[in-house]
Amino acid sequence: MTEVRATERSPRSGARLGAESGGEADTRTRIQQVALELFTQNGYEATSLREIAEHLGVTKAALYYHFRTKDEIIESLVEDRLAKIEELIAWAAAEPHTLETRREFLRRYADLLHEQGHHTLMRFFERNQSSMTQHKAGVMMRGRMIQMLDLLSARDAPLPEQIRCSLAIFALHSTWFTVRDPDVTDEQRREAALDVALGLIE
Amino acid sequence: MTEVRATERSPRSGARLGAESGGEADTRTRIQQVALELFTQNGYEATSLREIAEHLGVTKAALYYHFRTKDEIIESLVEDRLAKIEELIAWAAAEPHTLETRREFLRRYADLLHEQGHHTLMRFFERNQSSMTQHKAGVMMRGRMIQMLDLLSARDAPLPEQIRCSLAIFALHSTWFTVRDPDVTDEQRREAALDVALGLIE
DNA sequence: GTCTATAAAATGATAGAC
DNA sequence: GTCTATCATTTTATAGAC
Repeated sequence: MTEVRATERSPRSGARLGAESGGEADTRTRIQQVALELFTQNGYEATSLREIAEHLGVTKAALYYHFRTKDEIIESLVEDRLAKIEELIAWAAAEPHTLETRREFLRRYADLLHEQGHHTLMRFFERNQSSMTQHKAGVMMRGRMIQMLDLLSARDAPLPEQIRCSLAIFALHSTWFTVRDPDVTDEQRREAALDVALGLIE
Repeated sequence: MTEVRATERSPRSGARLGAESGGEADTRTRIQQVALELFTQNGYEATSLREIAEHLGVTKAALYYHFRTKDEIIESLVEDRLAKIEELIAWAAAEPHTLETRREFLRRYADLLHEQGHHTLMRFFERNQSSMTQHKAGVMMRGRMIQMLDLLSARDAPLPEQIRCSLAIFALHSTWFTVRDPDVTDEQRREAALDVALGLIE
């Protein structure tokens, strides 16, 4: 039973619409975008709220109107995405545990990753794993990743198989330093990564 | 041509012996060990020198006797390891560009990783990629990783092949969240990872 | 080689005006 | 919804005694 904050004094409510309306983003959404970009580029802890505010052309205080803490920026980004992942996990858990289910699971996860900014969010987590162990959002996300891994390979499966399954997920997330050719489109990378991932779970 | 500091006033010299003598480590080495552990666990930026000092039972000032800056701790860890990698790259570059060379390259890199703490160092880099883009050591290491990737696959190779080669290297580094079973030994993991990596470069 | 003490700057966060 | 001003804390780093 979680406490309900009835005395909310700002737009900081639980679930939010985000940037799905295609037009110019509101401040809250712009904060999320800029913050995620800077966090991914330079590191979560290394990026100060001052920096974020400067990039947006506002003051720190303005950020604090939209988010109570620095953590909450990440948490807000994770919230809805986490729900989507949980949905996908629930789907797979209810299906028969066949190879075809695992394949379809990867396909759906690949789709999920390319909705809105989920791909960039996972990239952020990959690049900030150490920081994220100390933050709720990171612990939550890691928990889901392990659940996903459990769906792909049993805990007593041969070690190489387990590694291949980890890599399958990682392949989808990562542009790691795969990105030597800057002309490759997101769509091409997505397709290639899914191809590799599917090959890894055979 | 790099500047030579002739007026060195402390043990901060270029190349050092490190922990290769099996006995109890000197302070400098203990700082390196503890720092790397905390950096990997909690994040580079999130780990303060105060924390490191406390874990060692000394004061911050003592750290500054051994390392001029926080950066220098990482740099000192990277120095000799970087040389080893460069050596390996030079070897591979001189060999004929065959599949067997690439295989042997991975085997040798896997060996390298399990000398001393190289494995833990790469784990640190994997988990702190974002922070490290802002630090010299990180930029250097990333450069070497890209060189390694160039040895494994041409820049105009099909995208899936490129991805598989990235994953091959990553598989060796990573215990990612592969580590669901805590009873698996390092040696087992190493062998399994090499197995997977070799399969990926076919 | 390690300590005490402290400087100088930056950071996350808040109060209150507009 | 954004601003100015400010606080409390922490951080990296240094000076100088022992």
